[in-house]
Amino acid sequence: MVKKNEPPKLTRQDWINQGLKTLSEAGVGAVRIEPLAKLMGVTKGSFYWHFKNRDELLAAILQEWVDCQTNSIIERVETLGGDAKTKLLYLFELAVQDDGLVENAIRAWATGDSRITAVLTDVDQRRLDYTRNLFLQVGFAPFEAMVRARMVYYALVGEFTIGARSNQPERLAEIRLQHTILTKLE
Amino acid sequence: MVKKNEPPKLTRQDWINQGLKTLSEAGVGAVRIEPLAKLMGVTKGSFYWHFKNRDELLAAILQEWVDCQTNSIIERVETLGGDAKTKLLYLFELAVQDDGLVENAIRAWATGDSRITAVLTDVDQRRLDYTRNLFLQVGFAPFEAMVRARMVYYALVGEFTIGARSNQPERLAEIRLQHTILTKLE
DNA sequence: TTCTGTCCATACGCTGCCGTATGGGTATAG
DNA sequence: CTATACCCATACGGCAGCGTATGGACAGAA
Repeated sequence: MVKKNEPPKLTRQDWINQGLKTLSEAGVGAVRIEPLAKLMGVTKGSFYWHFKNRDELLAAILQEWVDCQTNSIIERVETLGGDAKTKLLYLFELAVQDDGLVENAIRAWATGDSRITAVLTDVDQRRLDYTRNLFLQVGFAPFEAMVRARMVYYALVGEFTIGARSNQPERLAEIRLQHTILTKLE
Repeated sequence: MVKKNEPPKLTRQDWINQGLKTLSEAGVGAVRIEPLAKLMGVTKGSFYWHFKNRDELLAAILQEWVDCQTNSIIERVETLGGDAKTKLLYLFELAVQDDGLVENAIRAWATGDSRITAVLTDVDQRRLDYTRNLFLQVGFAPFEAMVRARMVYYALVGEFTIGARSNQPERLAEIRLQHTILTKLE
């Protein structure tokens, strides 16, 4: 009847996970200590054992996202190998599989917060550099490679922002057509 | 010494304008009555004369943005005339001139607010439909026209979201190269 | 058992903001 | 001059969430 399945010990990571979940569902404005505690079946006495204050939780949430999402896709593409054009296709297909909810919430969070903005700027720069280098290896001139890299990456971020997720088969067909259009040397 | 330049009468539109400004600079979380009143040199007694409550102000801000930004660019492109390919170029150049700060803040605002999300979905749909129709008139098949329309529009939204604004000449060169890439029929 | 460290509940004061009630000031019409 | 509408200041009650202080429950070690 009453839920007693919870092992009555919570860890710091549990708070971070709940924070990420709430962040992606309702934005950073909903990541508050007492509501989160209610969701987890404890009081804020638990929170202030694991964290100094709310800012420390928010910093931990951001750090968690950076650690888990920044270099993961690039590493997977590199370990797969192949030529640059193949890597680009695999990169597109991998990127399109994320729903982008957390990333979207973090970008929304960055509005008017220069600390978050700085982290995002760095992440964007690394992703763009990697994509641009692949277009360079395909054979495009520097300016062309940059424009093409921006087109796909900005389009992906835009799709995240808009949130217009179609079904996976159609998304795959779209991203492959994009790959065809953008990698054609002529 | 003391600032008496303010004409001591404030209008409802003044509150909306200050709300838009604060929204674009610090997000919707900063659009609060008493801080805004302090910025405008009055007390909240003024606010509650012009508005019923905070929600009415937020609704007015959103409505203002929809009224001024939704059909403006499309109308300007249409009044200019020309063939579809020319209209696309003019559309791109017009779209690229906005800094997107307000739009960006509104998209961030929509996280976890289905009412705002609904408004944005409608705006995105109308913009995409117009762009896709132009690609159709250029001569692309329906699926190709849709993918190309999404590429430019999502890329624009992504650029707004990322906030990586380069200088206007480089932006114009980029957008013209995008136009060349996307309108080539072969 | 007793002690110690871990994890959490409870209670408290504090702050920022919302919304209301009420009255004062100012301009314009009559 | 008086009246009325308009615009705003002041004061108040209320609430939600932050951070702190303190004690209790429980486990393992001694």
